[in-house]
Amino acid sequence: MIEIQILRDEKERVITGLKKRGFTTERLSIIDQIIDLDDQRKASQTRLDGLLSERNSLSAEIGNLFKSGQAEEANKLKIKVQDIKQTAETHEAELEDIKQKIEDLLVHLPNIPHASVPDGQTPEDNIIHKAWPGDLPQLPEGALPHWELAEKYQLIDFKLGAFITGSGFPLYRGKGARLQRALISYFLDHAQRAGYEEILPPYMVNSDSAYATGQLPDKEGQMYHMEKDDLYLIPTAEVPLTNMYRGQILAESDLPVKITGYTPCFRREAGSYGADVKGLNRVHQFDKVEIVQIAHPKHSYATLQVMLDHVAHLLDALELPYRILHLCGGDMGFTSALTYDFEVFAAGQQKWLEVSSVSNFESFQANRLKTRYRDENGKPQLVHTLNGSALALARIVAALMENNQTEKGIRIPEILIPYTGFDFITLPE
RNA sequence: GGAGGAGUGGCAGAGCGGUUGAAUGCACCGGUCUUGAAAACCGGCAAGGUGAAAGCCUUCGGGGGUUCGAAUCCCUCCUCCUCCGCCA
Repeated sequence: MIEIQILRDEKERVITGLKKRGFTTERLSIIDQIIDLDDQRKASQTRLDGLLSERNSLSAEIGNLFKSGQAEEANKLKIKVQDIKQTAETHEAELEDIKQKIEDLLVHLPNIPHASVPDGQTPEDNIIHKAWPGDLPQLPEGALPHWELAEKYQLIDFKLGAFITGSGFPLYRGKGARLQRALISYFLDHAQRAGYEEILPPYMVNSDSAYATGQLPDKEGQMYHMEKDDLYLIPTAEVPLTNMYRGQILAESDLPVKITGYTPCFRREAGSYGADVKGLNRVHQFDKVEIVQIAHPKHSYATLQVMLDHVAHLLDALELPYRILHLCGGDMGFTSALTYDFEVFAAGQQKWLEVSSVSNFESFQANRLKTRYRDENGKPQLVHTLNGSALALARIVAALMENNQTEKGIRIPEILIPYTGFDFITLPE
């Protein structure tokens, strides 16, 4: 949630930024609406405070009158206060109404894109921040996409997953399952070496948490919701990890906070069909290791770069060809100020697949979370939050299988062999 | 799931319905003393809103209610502890 103060102080930047997200002049009027309502809120608050102040002092007086035995005087005042109370109730209702209106508008206002964010509405408008410098893998005649390899090598049973649960819930087995576990372990180990604390969080969150990180109300339909308990299955570890610091005031010396966690991720992804959703390309449940940093506002963009390097290192180690995209305003997530996406090339289907998204949310999430640090004057200030996938498994597995298919079988990258315990996935007996 | 108890400032821990936003202790910050440190002593130390400031308002797990006035009474929800039940 954007700070109203930013709307007031940096209106020009806000307007420029929102235009990048495709805001029309008409939609931009929301800014003035909010400022106007906030002015009303202040005036209303002042009126109410005045009444409450009067009520409080008269109540104290009543107390004193009773103590000194002047019951008659006290009773007179009581009637007066009752009157004030009624007026105050009206004002309070008015104030609540204004606050609610502000909240409703503010909640639907996305983060202001960073100055470097390119204009544009669709993924085609994203800019290639870093292209793959080498050649793309050349596969031999008869190379297969991963969903066929998965069947051939008996690594993933999509049909069985669909039978047990539904489409988009893959069942990994044998070396396929082992490969998942190997990747998770490797990613976590690498994060730990980079100084992140490992967290194993709950996989369901309450609505307060989902609101705080911005999944609600914007992405309501994309999460699985347990109605009976009003809990949501997490779409990403970002939600529980970032919420660890909801409402906290950190010491400046605590920054940066660096945490990582493996979790399954659940996404309803309603309305997606066709070739894009084949095999592992888009599923309802996948595994991911997430890295999260809570940073000093002064350092958050340097931190973003470090996180980018972290992800790049993992992909280099896995020997996967990748490129980095600088997302345009229209393709960026609601809460993000700047996002880089990593895509790996899956040679079996000749497609770039998104495997990581690294973002700086600046104070947008922190404002909702009320996560702050104390500055040198002891004043609480909002932190900046950042996160990135490091990495999302399903599509990594898809690319690994496709790119590494050989006559001998599917080759396992060097770095993973200690984790898998095998260097090739061969045809089943 | 059933019975009982409890939720107060960073922590510990007071708080007859009426200057209690909250005693006290610890922690923390500043100062005095000291060559320096420790100890001792003095002072400061919750968040939010509004305001130039003084001040005023709100907040004692969340929500609602009673009252002129609620941390203190009532209702409800949540969380934690103890016991019983069930259970990987």
